[in-house]
Amino acid sequence: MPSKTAAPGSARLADVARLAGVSAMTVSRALRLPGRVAPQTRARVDEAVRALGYVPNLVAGALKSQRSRIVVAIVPTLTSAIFAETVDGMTEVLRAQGYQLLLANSGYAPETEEGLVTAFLGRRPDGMILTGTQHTPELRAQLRAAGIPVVETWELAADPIDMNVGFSNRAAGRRLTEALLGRGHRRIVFAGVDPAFELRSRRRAQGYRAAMRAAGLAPAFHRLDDADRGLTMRSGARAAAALTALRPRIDAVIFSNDFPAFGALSECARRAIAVPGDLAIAGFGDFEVAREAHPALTTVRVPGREMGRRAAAMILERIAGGAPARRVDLGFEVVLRDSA
Amino acid sequence: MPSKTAAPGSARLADVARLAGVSAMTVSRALRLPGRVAPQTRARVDEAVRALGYVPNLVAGALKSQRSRIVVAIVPTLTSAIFAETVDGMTEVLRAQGYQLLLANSGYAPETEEGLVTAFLGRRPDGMILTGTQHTPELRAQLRAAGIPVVETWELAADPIDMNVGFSNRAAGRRLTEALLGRGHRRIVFAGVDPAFELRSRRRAQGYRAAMRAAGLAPAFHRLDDADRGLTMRSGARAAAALTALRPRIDAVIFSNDFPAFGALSECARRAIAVPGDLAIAGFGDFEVAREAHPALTTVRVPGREMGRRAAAMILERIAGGAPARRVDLGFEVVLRDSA
DNA sequence: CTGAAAGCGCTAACAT
DNA sequence: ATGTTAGCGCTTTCAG
Repeated sequence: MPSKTAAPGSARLADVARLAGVSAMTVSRALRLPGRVAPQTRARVDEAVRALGYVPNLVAGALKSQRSRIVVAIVPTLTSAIFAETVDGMTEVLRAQGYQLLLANSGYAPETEEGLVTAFLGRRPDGMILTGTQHTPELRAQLRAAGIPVVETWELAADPIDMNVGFSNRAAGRRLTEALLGRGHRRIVFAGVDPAFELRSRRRAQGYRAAMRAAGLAPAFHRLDDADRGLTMRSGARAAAALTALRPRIDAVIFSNDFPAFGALSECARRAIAVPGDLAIAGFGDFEVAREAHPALTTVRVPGREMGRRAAAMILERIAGGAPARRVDLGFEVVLRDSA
Repeated sequence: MPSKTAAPGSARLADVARLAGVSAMTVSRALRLPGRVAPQTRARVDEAVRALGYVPNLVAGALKSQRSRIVVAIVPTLTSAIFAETVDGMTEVLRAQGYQLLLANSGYAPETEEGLVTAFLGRRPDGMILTGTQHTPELRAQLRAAGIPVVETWELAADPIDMNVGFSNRAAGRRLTEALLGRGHRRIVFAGVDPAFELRSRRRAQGYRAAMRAAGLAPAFHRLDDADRGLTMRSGARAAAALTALRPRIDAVIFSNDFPAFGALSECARRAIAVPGDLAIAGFGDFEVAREAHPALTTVRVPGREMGRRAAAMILERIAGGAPARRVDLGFEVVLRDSA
């Protein structure tokens, strides 16, 4: 039961100015640059703001100043934990500077991504963060024309639109494969989705192939079903059902992601197939399920949160007039556990 | 290598109008209400738009029309899959109507949530979607003053700020407990975080207590460690380590969430404790890991995506002048599987 | 340290 | 079906 308050959320700068007995400009300054206003004035303004429940209209501010304090981020999916840490890292950095994140997911479709970029550009964001390097030419053109800082993440870009922070998926695939080879596995299969869909997964597959070739072994691929781009546990369980029948012609499977790898682990448990004794399994991502599964999953730890933080920081640095590195390689780490 | 294009992203409505030989207003109409413009005119406008690479400035449009086409959503966390489907459901509905979602996570802290609401209100969103019913009085006051449609989700609200779509966490806890009782378990423990932190989890615990009392049994609680509000698999594994030592004084554990429940499952596997033979385990949420774990988790399926869809639809309906139901109960479903 | 004037780019309202 | 006028609420100048 609020007492007689002012009209609902309707106070404007001028109203605050009137009540505080100063000009609108002084109120604006008191709010944004408190250092440039006399302490007494500031106090009067603050009180008027409180009395009126004034909430600055950022829309008007953005229009005039041509700075929206919005950064757009587009990730392939929100429903998988994969990019959640990255997004979290971004908000962490942006929020600290008064910026807000406008977020959307592309469903792994470059055309959808393009549509989102078009729609979001209308909000005149101060920066844009994309996932991967696989974008339509129209998107690249639009973004370059917009002239705002852009960061591509989760991959190393040969020809970045603007800036880039990521790691080498190819090297990660290679090093993980080498690690399995080092543990004595020889008949290793790589299980991923249709490479046409997912460039990052394909890069890992290429690394796998290179490692196998270097060891004088024949690479072999198994395609995960495409439901949710093969990122489901279910797809991994199905793959395991098919692949275990091929033993002993195969002795290890590298999945392009921890989630299908976990599904495979479960399927093996159901079939009483020993992991890694009968079949070794590795994943990618080092999500919590990889650590907590039994047996724990051998996988690759990826700098998810740090990529988000850095991407946001690079955008902010550019907005502030700086010249951050155009390309940052954050690396990865092969994590050997019990499953392979 | 783009050919001689216009200045970067700088075209305004007036430029398009000039090129198309019409007034700015006609361009505005051609873009937003194509039906109210002659087909020929529309074609000329479309061509001018393309030629100039014109992207409408939504900031200016929002300032003038007092409609931002932005809806704000605040969820407790992004890094857990729990709310991802809900967010996905929202974007699905909003995007279809040209609305965009401004998203943030509160980290389960009402004070953080309040700060976010304050910050976001400056964008003059057309609606706001919150998680839960546990908000600071200041937040409630601000939102009521703002006069925009608000939906609280994931719970049934006794006194909603405005609108509400959810399900009864209490009933869900009770029905799940009854199901375990029906399967012959008697010494059932409820494992959740400090109830002061998480109202939804507390409600489930209350339902559990009611079911136990009704069966003439003594309720017993185990507190999960508070890392990430006890939503981690790790916290469940630790709980299992402690609780298994108490057998046979306990024969089943209900976790407030599938993730700790899964962690407990893994811990039991490590200790060669049979589930459900030696200890039954149940979770909450019906996330993919519940279906794919071995043994598969008994849990409660919750209408995550549908809550998101409905919340968004209710906001849009109100914006359009309609009067949607103020309170929608979407129910839940106990899913009996192998773990309990 | 404070203020006055001007206008960001668009659309509501009212013509025609 | 199209055009004119005015102004959304703020901040960027430029003065004092």
